[in-house]
Amino acid sequence: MNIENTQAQMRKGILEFCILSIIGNDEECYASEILDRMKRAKLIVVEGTLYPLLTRLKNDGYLSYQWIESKSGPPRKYYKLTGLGEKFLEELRKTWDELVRAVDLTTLKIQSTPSSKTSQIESNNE
Amino acid sequence: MNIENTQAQMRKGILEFCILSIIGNDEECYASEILDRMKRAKLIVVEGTLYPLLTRLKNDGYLSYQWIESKSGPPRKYYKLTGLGEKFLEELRKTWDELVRAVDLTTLKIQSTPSSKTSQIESNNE
DNA sequence: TACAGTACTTTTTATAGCAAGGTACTAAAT
DNA sequence: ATTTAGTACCTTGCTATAAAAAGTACTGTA
Repeated sequence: MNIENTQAQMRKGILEFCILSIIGNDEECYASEILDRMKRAKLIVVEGTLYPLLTRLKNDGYLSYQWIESKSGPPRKYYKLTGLGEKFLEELRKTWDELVRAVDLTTLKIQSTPSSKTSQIESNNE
Repeated sequence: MNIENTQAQMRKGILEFCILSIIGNDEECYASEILDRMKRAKLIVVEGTLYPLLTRLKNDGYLSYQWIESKSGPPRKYYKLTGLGEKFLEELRKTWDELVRAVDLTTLKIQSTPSSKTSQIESNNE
């Protein structure tokens, strides 16, 4: 029973959404901040996942960035949402809400069934 | 702005969970029924996705099946949860609930950190 | 015997996240 | 002046998974 893998699979699809949300909330932030927030929300993400994703979102026009120097280390890339990014995030919110509803539908016991159940002839093998 | 792809990504991770839920609710059902239920819940799935997934879940010991003849076509493989499958499904439920909470955390403007940490003095020094 | 409908199967392809290793800059210690 | 530690960003190769598409097989009907 490897629950870890399935957990990871569930997490995968929503990373983009969460990352855009975090950037949207913070107005402007850099990768390590995002990693930190994700960890606090119990969404494990590693650098090798985040950096390519940020680059892709920037290339797709959802994010822009500027370099800002730090007092205590190398300069940081501060990302923020573009106009397109805001619209995209809005769509993702809808998608997420729909997904939660869909899962509820399949998860709930009470599910209006089609009446056409065939007569079950017990024919076992295997 | 290709929202479709991101929607698909979000869907991916929860398919296993939804399919196990459906089988758990119905006690016993076959692939086409599952496809039907998924579609009704607005979770698009195609045969090429479902059949290999069912086979994998069976090989992992979460599902068992029996052939049952149909009056109107070829015999059907009726799947049901094994004992291990029930436990696994229970774990997935927890995982899903945690995920929903995690997404809420990253999505909400107010990023309240878990209350278990008492003194929440804003001391994010860098 | 041919055809339509249902059900299950397999192969190939594309994508995304992850692990691991690498580069570069700053500040403090030696 | 050089080394070390810490921070931040980047890249390559691997693996798992869903989707597309084509295929097999069984049943009843025309």
